[in-house]
Amino acid sequence: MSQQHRPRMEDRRVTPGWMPPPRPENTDLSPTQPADTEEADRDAVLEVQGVYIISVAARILDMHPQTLRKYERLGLINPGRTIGMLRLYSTEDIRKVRLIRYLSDELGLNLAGVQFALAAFDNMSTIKQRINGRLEGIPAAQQVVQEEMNLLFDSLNLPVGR
Amino acid sequence: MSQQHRPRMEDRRVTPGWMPPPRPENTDLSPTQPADTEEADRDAVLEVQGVYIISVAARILDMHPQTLRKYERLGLINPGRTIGMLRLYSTEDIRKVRLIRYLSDELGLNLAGVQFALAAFDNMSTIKQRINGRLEGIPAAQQVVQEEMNLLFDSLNLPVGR
DNA sequence: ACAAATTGACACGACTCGTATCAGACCGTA
DNA sequence: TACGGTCTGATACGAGTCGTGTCAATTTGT
Repeated sequence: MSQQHRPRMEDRRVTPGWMPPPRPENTDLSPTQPADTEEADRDAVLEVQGVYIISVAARILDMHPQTLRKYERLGLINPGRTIGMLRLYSTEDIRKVRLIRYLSDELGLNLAGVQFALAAFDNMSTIKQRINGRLEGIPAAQQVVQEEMNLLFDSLNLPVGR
Repeated sequence: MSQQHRPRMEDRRVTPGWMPPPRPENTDLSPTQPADTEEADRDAVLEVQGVYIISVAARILDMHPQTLRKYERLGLINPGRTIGMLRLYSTEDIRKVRLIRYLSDELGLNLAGVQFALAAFDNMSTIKQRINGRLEGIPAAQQVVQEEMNLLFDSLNLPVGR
């Protein structure tokens, strides 16, 4: 009966207005910084310690390069770039794509759902850390919150650590 | 390249094994009862104080009855029944359908995503209350957690209170 | 008794998503 | 400079999803 046209996934570009749940810039799910980002690219084919160009990343993931480009266009991933414009996928990017694939293939979410889920994870991580910070002087409370928040992450039965 | 068939939404029945995130029974998201919109429709048809049969519920929601039945078959809602088998939609059920419709129409989630999101809300509510219980003796910590968890709910920008 | 509900099946149009291909431009290396 | 790979942007396809609609046969509520 009521059948309106809502912003479907295919219509959403990264650029203009709407970005449903305002996800923080921090896009990776493990705030433990492994000191990555690209540095020396000394190699025949661009690929140094966990930084891959799209063809290599696609081969590693056994996915089509176009799929990776589509994910990026939709704002699901944000690989680095060379001084030119070649995409550079870090191991974190690879991991994130695997999470996306899990949400899509295993749980059956569409990409809008993936977007929502990723934002929820980020927000949960952020709040967990905020609470931890504000409970600095009360280690007993910190302990409780850590335990319960970990339960919360577990309840989403994801294939990710944390 | 890798294109397997995963349990898509249409294949999932409520009965057998899988139910991805084990959602608690508690299905409502806003325990604050705001004495909802619709009033008493003293009518010839079955309908007593906020309990409607499917045709009335469908009319209230401006949705097709088949859609409501499909939602139930997929485990998204769980309306009561008469001693016969007629579905009875409470105002809570109505509210939940509105949430489902928001997630679907406004955010673009498919029903698998809706299922995931509803489970996430429930788990967040549960953990919030568990933490609150375990922090019984530390009201300062309780306060912090309440504030931050409310922030977390807000971050999902839902049309529901809390 | 009768209207309206039930389940189950099937089908439709519009949309989604991964994949694929094309063109023309640019990048990285030899 | 030449050449292979990547870039952007567009278009297209098959298979799947989702809301809606209809049908038949049965059961429920007044």
